[in-house]
Amino acid sequence: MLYLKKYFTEGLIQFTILLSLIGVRVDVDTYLSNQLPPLREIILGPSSAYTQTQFHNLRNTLDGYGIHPKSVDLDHFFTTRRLLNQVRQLDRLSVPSTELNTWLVHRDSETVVSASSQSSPSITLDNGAGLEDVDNPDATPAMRGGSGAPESTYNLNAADSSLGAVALEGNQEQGSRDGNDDLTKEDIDLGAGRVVFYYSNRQKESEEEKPSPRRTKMRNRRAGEMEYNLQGAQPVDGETGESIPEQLDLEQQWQDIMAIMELQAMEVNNTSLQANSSSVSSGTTESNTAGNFGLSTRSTPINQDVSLHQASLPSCSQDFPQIFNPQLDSVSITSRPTMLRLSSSNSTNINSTFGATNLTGIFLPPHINSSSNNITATPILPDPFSTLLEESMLDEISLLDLAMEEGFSQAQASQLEDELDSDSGLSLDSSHSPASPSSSETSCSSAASSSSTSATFSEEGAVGYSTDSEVATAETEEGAVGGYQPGYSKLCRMSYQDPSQFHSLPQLDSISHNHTYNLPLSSAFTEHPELPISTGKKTVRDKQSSKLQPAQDLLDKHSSRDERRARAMKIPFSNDKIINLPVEEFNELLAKHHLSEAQLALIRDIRRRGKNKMAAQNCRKRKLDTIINLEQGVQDLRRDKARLLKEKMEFIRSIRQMKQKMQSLYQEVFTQLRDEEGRPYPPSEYSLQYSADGSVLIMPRCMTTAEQNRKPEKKQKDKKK
DNA sequence: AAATGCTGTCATATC
DNA sequence: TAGATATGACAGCAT
Repeated sequence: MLYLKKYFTEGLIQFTILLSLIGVRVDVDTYLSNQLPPLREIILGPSSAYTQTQFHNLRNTLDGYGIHPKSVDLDHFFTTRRLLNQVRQLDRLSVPSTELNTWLVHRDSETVVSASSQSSPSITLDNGAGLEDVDNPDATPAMRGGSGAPESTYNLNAADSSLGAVALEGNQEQGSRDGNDDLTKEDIDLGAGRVVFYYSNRQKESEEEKPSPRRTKMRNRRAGEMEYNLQGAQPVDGETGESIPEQLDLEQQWQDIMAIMELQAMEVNNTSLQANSSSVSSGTTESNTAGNFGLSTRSTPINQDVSLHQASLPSCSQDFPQIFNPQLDSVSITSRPTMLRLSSSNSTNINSTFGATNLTGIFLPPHINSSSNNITATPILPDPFSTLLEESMLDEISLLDLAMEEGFSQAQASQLEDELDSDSGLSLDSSHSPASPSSSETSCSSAASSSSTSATFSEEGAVGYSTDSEVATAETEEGAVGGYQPGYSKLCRMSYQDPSQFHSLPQLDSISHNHTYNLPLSSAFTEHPELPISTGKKTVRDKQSSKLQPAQDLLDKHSSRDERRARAMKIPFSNDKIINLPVEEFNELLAKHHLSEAQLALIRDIRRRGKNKMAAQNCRKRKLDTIINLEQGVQDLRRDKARLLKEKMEFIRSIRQMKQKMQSLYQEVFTQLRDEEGRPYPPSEYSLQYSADGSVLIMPRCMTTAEQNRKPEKKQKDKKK
């Protein structure tokens, strides 16, 4: 029953996301308020979403529902929680977290969307049509209706022609192109998810061979998308103009992702504007990046979000004029910016987009009479918002970076594991950190302060060595280390290393591995048998041993094997000395005593093992340090990568601005040019060519080189159609 | 009972 | 060359 409830809950959430994506508000409050208060709080709670997850509390919460922290149910819970968090994050300028949602929607839209569209005729998918109503009165009802179906959503029709210069360059053989560009917001968003998915999916495929049902789903989904593209008579991906599965070098992926970022940021821009202006969101910003999610806090279970109809009406951003391609018609200009943006983003290759040749292609002379298009009527966002948008994009890029490099679910799982481990063996408890008293250290000090116990063991230990006069001599010589100094004990020495090393690595605080050297503890126990040792396994033995046991048994139980061997062989000095004395002093010590061959062999073994033990501890600590340093290095590199990406975005933006200026100049110059008879040059037959020396020539298009000329010519033909 | 982590030990390589 | 150190591998124990 619990399983059913959880599955139903997750299904409900996914369904909510689906409905939200298509513009139908679904309020899960009525369900969650009674069924799953914590989930409701996760969704609607004002405080928990932006605070660090307290997994202890979460665990308590989970316990309330009978989910053991290590139960597989936890995965379901976190999956649910992740989905809900993603929904929550939709009200801010967030991009990548919606990628997966996009896929979910895309996968299920065939069934859900159609059902929802019946009950809600003005849902999001109608958005594009609604925009066409405004911007393109000629849009046919069929188109509008088509835009409400996913097939039509993916049927780009001739929208590919609007993919921009680069896309066109990559698809010279594209056929008819008309001005009916009804590529909707959903198109772009879904495409975004698609590209990202390709990346992560491939990465995961390389990581694990075993196909999962989810991956199979993804593959099927992807196949379905390509079908949609084929419906649009597109041999390539209809949204990027690229054959994504075939060329995914990393650089191209980044360009694609950046393009997606810009696209989605633009969507955020639009929807945020709408949310701010329409003031229908009742406190919950309904802007999102994946196509107008609207998880309302209203009590109405399902609302028809009429505002979404207008969501993209002010479809512009600051960058919009920059990316406006004059070669495009003014028809359906509202739905175009995304495509234009895409095309512009695809042209992130500076060499290809800023070269003289491409300038003629990109800045193909526009139809002058279409200059009075909607751009003039669209408001331009102020810079601060754009800046904010870019910052958000940068953040999301960083997140996406992580997601791409590690896989989203994997990273999330590791994060959860880390947080769940906070009270596990690898505890964050500072008392377990090397920089603070460890368990052995604490027990050591407590033992040293336990006078009664100490006295008892001291006496017993003295008995152990009393049979050998040399032992007595040796113990006397040791003097201060004879175990009668309550204030000082070599037992309490944690390590032969400088403990400050631990302080230099704060990350070690989170590691409870005790790689300090308690060897002196055990080895010196021969020397200080009066002090109990209660570290690790010995503690258990302590518990198991009865207080009535003979002291010698206790001594043996507290001793290491070498200590017991040494005692059995009547080695006249401590293992501590055997191990830690410099080789010269060690040899002197051996020479001072008359030892049998067996004793000498044992002593050498004890020394070897003791040193190796310390070496092993050092080695393990170094290993940990190396891992920690590597992690830090990875973090630094990721930070650098994000910074470089931001710089790259700025460069692209700058290039875009320059391209716009160039376009304006091109238009200005070209429209003023007259032939010998005073007639203007037809843009379809002439173009301006830039020579290397900076001069500008007007040339017939047929005279330009085939490579340079074909593209604009094609475009021109397309435009004529 | 299996999984996992920690620790000690051995073998071996290197310094 | 001997001794010290480093490290992978393994086993035993505890959780």
